[in-house]
Amino acid sequence: MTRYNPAEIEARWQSAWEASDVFKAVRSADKPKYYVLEMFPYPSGRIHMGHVRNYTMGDVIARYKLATGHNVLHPMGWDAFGMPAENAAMAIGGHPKDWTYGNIKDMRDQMKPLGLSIDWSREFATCDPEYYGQQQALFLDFLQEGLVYRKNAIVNWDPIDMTVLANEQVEAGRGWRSGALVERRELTQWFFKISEHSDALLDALDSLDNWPAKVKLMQANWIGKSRGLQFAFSTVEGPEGHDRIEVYTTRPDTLMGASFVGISPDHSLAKELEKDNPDLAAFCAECRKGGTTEEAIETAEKLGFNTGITVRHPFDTAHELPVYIANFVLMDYGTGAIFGCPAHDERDFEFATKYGLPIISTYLPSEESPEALDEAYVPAKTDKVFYNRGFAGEQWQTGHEAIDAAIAFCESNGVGQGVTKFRLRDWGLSRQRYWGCPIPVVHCETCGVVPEKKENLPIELPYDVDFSTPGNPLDRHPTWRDCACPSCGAPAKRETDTMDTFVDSSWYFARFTAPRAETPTITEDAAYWMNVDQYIGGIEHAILHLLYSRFFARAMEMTGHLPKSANEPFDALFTQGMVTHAIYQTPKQDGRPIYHYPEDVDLRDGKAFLKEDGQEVEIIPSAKMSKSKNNVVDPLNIISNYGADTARWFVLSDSPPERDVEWTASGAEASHKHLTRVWTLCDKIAAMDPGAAGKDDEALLRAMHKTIHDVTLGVETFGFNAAIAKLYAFTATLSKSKANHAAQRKAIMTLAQLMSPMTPHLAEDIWKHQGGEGLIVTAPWPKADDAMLVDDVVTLPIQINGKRRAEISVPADMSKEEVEKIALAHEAVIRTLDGATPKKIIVVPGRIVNVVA
RNA sequence: GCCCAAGUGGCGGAAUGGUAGACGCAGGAGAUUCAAAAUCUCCCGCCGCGAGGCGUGCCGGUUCGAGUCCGGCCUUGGGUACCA
Repeated sequence: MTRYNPAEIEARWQSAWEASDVFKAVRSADKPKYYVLEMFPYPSGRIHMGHVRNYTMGDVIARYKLATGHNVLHPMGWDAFGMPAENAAMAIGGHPKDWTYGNIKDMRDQMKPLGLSIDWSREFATCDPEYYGQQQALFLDFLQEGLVYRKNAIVNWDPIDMTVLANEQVEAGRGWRSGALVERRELTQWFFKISEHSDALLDALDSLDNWPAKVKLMQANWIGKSRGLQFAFSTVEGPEGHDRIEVYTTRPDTLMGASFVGISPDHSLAKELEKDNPDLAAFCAECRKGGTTEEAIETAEKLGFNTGITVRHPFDTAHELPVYIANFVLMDYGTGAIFGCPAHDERDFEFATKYGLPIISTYLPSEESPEALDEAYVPAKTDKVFYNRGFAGEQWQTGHEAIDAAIAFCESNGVGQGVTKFRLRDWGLSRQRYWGCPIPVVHCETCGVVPEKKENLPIELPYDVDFSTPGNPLDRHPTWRDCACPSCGAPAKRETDTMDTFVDSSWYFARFTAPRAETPTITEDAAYWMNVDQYIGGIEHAILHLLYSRFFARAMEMTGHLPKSANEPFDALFTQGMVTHAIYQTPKQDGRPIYHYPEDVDLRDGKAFLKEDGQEVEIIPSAKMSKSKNNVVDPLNIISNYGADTARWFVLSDSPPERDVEWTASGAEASHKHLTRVWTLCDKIAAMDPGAAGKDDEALLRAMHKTIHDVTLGVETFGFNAAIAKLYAFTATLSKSKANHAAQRKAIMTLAQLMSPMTPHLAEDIWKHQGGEGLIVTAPWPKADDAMLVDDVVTLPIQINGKRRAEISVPADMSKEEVEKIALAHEAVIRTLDGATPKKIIVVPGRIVNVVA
């Protein structure tokens, strides 16, 4: 009897796989291709259980597809640009490049022991000049295609550090380092014209049959197609050039209830009025304080400033409405001006109540007059009839019908026109930071903004930069900016902004198809490998990353870098949950908790105590693993204690993959025990007498075929936890089986195959131990025999009025009438019916009988 | 604020609209052992002696039948355009 020694067998099989090059993806016409990709990691320095879970899921799919005869591409790379590298450089010194490449090496070393079926020959990092140089080439092609332009946009400005802040660096409206109140400031920035593709990106969602419905819905809402009315209010005594205020509304049916007009503090009229009204200017300045996020703007207290200007209602010129500057009106959406109808909009209601504006109802819940409204009455339900009074006596039901009727009415009366608008804004890609892909353009005094020549790419980041003061080191670099104008040759200055890191991750999946190419992609490779057949990653990327990638695929198609068939790059998407872990904390004097590491805590009877002094510790369950909370479980410890197969098995077994999983030490222990049990079982079967007679051989094989069926289905539908439950059950069946050696050997080898995507090392070892041919990784996936899946006799529960009262065993093919007769004759049924005649009997063959009394 | 999810025993969870709690953890009882570890067997939603009743976040609805479908809430999580 040997001992299960994961350290030894895992190293051995990883070498065997490497030696045989089984995971190297080579184009070939003789097999269907399958491209499986997990969202590539940011090289933070340590892998965590979330990575293990994400890559193990992808690995299960990759290995399963390999076993079902596919030519599999399963690559890995690094999303390597971004703020943390610069933050580390500022906090602990060193250089972002060294920090990043050091982290990549560390993480690769931590990842390799997991035994993932990755083609490491295709690995790259987005901070490799070979990668970002090709990204610069893409940028130039997009520029030429008219997909990129410059305009002003608002950023968070820290007035003390004199630097642009990311939203993450703004805490409660203040800069995270300086503590200064953040201001909004306009900068000229580069934009991708993603909004021109709004309709296409929205419509194509329908074709993504293998994407989660929730992700498609979130994207659709984000793109936000709306039909509304755009029209102008005429001002009564507006300043010169402001005799009209353009307004866009999605609720033109409530126009008769308008009681004020709100304009953004950044609206041209507000800016005009600011010039000679100090109070108004002060109000606008106040509105411009705080972060730029939609969340910050929408949750801020609603504030208004009466400009004193009024406008005429388009259908009642005697009715004058006040114009307010309102902090909740976004300049980026619509026209930067709205009309407020407090009776039918919660936010307008709040505003009107605060500033004493009239509340005019246009809809009634019935034909009777309404009492005074004390909250906004929003007639949202289309199944009820509401009446709109106004519009010269026209009455409409609510919903789209009323909106369409209102637009038609306004158009025919010369008040504006119906327009379609999108919420989606263009993608601002300029970042005033060092550790990103330089934007390959040059600023020339005579020629203006000039694209860099392709032969000068890559425009590499300089290494000699200084992080001792805040701001973009490229701006301060003594020589890097100096260059010759690509157009006239005169001395010119480089653009010092770098690209948003979302650009890097918007095409890496295409680059994996030809990672060393001298062009962004190679036609034949992209045509062969694209699309990604299965993409796997966190739900937190449901909108931005996935939408940007979809846009990029289209832009790459327009510029000849991807085939038309790849303009939706991800055929199937799976979004997995996070790995969580309990937080152990004790209170500190100042109220802030002290966080304790799991290894410093003893668990007894569901309570936790400090090992050091026995003090009881508060347990906060299921928190996202976070370094600052000391609740990160290092996968390396698990691997060194139990082996990679145990870590893989556990992250797949306990929770459904789309949900968060809580890491528990006891769960990992249990996984390891189970794998040991399978190992021992293999040994036991190998030692059996091949000539001895067995008992119930057929029953074992039936159970085996059911397991093949269930596990295959589980793997194909991401039901890994359910598949593993079936494997537990089959292992128990096999270990109790008295079947002969041939049947048991068949069963353990099939079990190994079914386990091989999850625990590949153990599976290889069992395969070899039982005399399997070649590597299990390339052995064809077992096939369930349909004839072995059907039972002859089924157990049917009998319900009376939906409550289970009895059960009967009947042949599977028994007729409904027979089943009904047997059910009614059942002693428990007769007793419960107590002489009453059943009104109805429902027999669902193979499922249930329900007697309605 | 807005958009999208999730909520089932002590815990993680299972369940094509058809026996709620598969499988695992923890717990309990027993076997083995000089003893322990390891291993194996059995029990294990709540109330009730029992018959039985109650149970899938809360309230209501559809259905012969609802964890599952519909409406309204509550709580937690994700996103909210410069975290990745």
